[in-house]
Parts: sequence; C-alpha cells; structure tokens
Amino acid sequence: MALRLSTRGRYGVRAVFRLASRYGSGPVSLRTISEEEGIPLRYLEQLMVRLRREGLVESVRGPGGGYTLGRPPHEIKVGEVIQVLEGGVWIAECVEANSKNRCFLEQTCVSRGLWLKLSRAIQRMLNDISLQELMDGNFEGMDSEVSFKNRGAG
Amino acid sequence: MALRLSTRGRYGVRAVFRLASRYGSGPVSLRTISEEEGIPLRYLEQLMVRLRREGLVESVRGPGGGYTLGRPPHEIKVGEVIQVLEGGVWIAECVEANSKNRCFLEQTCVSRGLWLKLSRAIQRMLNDISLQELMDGNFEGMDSEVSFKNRGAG
DNA sequence: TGATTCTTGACAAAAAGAGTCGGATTTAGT
DNA sequence: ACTAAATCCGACTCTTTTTGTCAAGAATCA
Repeated sequence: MALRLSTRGRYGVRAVFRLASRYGSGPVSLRTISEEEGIPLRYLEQLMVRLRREGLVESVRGPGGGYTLGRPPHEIKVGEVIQVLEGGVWIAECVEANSKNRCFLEQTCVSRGLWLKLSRAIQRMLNDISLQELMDGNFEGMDSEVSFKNRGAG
Repeated sequence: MALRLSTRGRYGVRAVFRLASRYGSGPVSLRTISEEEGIPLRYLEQLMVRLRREGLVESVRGPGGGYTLGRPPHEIKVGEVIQVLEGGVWIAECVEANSKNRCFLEQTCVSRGLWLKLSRAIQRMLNDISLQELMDGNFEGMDSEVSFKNRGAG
C-alpha cells in the first residue's frame, strides 16, 4: 500500500474534526474522542500536544477540561493538521525541504520533477479543504476533471 | 515525511524511464541502469521481474541481453508502474480494495470519504502521465489551478 | 483532599522498508 | 564444450519507521 498516510495524520484529522463538530460548546476531553473514534488515549495525547504547540488547538486542564479548536472550523485546513503531525507531504526524500540526503542525480533526474509536482499538487488539495467543508461534505468536487499536462495550450 | 513513495516505486519509474529513452535500440542490461541510476543491482532485479510478469517490460537473457519496454513509451503510464510495484495508491487501509481491516466506523467516518477521493485523485494524476510525456517534460501543467470542491456550481 | 484531565519524556513491540545472498537458468561468443 | 554475461527465483537479514505504552508530574474543579 503506497502513498499511505500514517495513523498520526489520520487520527489527527479525525480528532480535530470531532472538535470542529462541537465548536463553541466548550472543551472536549480526549477520553471522549478516544472512545468515539477508537483511538488509543495515550497515543492521542501525544498528537494533541503537537497540535497545541502549533496553535491549531487549545487545552483546558482539570475536570471538565479538554481541547477546543484554536480557530473557527473554516479557518483550519486539513493540510495544516497533516503538516504538523507528519511534517508535510513529500513523495520522495529528494524533494523534501532541508533534505540532507541529496541525490547525486538531482540536477538531471527526470522523475524528481514529477515527485516535486505531485507533492505540491497533493499539498494544494489538502490546503484547500477546511474542517468546515469537511463537516459539510463539501469536497465532492475532488472527482472533477483534473489535468496535469499542457494539453493544446495555445 | 508523509505520503512517501517507497524506493520500489521510485526506482521502478526511473528504471523504465531509462528503457523508454532507449526504446527501439535493443535491450538494456540492469547493470547499465544500476550504474546510471545508482540503484543496487540485486534490488533492481527484483523489481524488474515483477514488471515483466505484468507485461510492462520484456527480457532477453544471456550476454548482450537485458530489458526492453513491453509497449511503446506513450502507451505506458507512470501509474501502471506504481500499481505493479506498490500495489496501487491508497491513503489509508480503510479505502484499500479487498481490505481486511475494516474500520468499525466505516459507514459514518467523514475522513474516509476524504481519503478515498484523495487516493483517486492521485491515481488519476499518475495514470495521466505516460513515459513519453515524462521524457518530453510534458507534465508542467501539474502546477495549474486545481479545485476539489464544488465552488459556485450552478 | 480526591478525582479528572492535560504534560512530558522515555521506552518498547511490531511492521514495513531496503536491501542481500546463494544459486539456478539461459544464451552469445570463442 | 567452455566461459562469461545476464536474467530468474526464493529466502533471508538488517535497519528504520510506525504505533503505540509507560511512569510520573502539574493544573483544576468540587
């Protein structure tokens, strides 16, 4: 199974989605989310801490506490969650920002251009969808015709 | 680094690209490709065997032998190579064909719809690019505007 | 005080990724 | 026939990443 998103990113998106669906109704505990989504509590804690440090969510400690979104649902993009928990989207190491393992073929490798453009295309998709739109199911247009080549340009 | 393509897929694409660029000039040995692309020979052998079984490439044994493309470059899509070597593109296990680990949230999970559509969008991209186009560098349009939502539809 | 909930860093088991290896088979050239 | 070049095949191993788990601490509410 290639091009897989790890559980970090997937769990993270599902967790913030739960927060989004309760936005404005006070904090939601991780215990609640853990049970609703079937995500291990101790694992979920790790993920939320990272999201909090980046300001995507806020926390309230003590009884009745939990997490809330740091911004309204329409201002948080799915891509941001992925960015924080997975460090972005990069098809190959050679197109990653600040990559250490520079490929000796970098300048001439044709596939590198492909990986780079594919990476960016995916990032655009994810940064184009907000939690609000996810709630509304408003991303069906993803099925629409997409062209990645210069067909008959001119 | 998320949504990474493993070396199988990346090496595979680079290898068939080498075959494409020599299409019509007789077989190319893996030793040659291995040296040109910096891919371990024994590892490359594994990949090519799988591509041959699926008919994407053909082999000639013995001295002077090697591999050739099974079809002309414009008839082989990058997505086909990925399909064979990586088993397709699936963001999450829950959207994979013939998945065993069925998620108990399958029917209600909102993110599942997102993963499914994202998977398909990526597959469309890869299946839209042939080796010929890769050689011609004709996939620059991938930078073009892409919308995945129903904006002002109607 | 006691229960609840988040905070932090370290640790560990399991799975996947990335090769490696030994040997077998086919074929061209001599 | 012999040798070298090349693909073919399955099993194996080493490393890295993933996917958690654990222990202890700190804030907060009743």
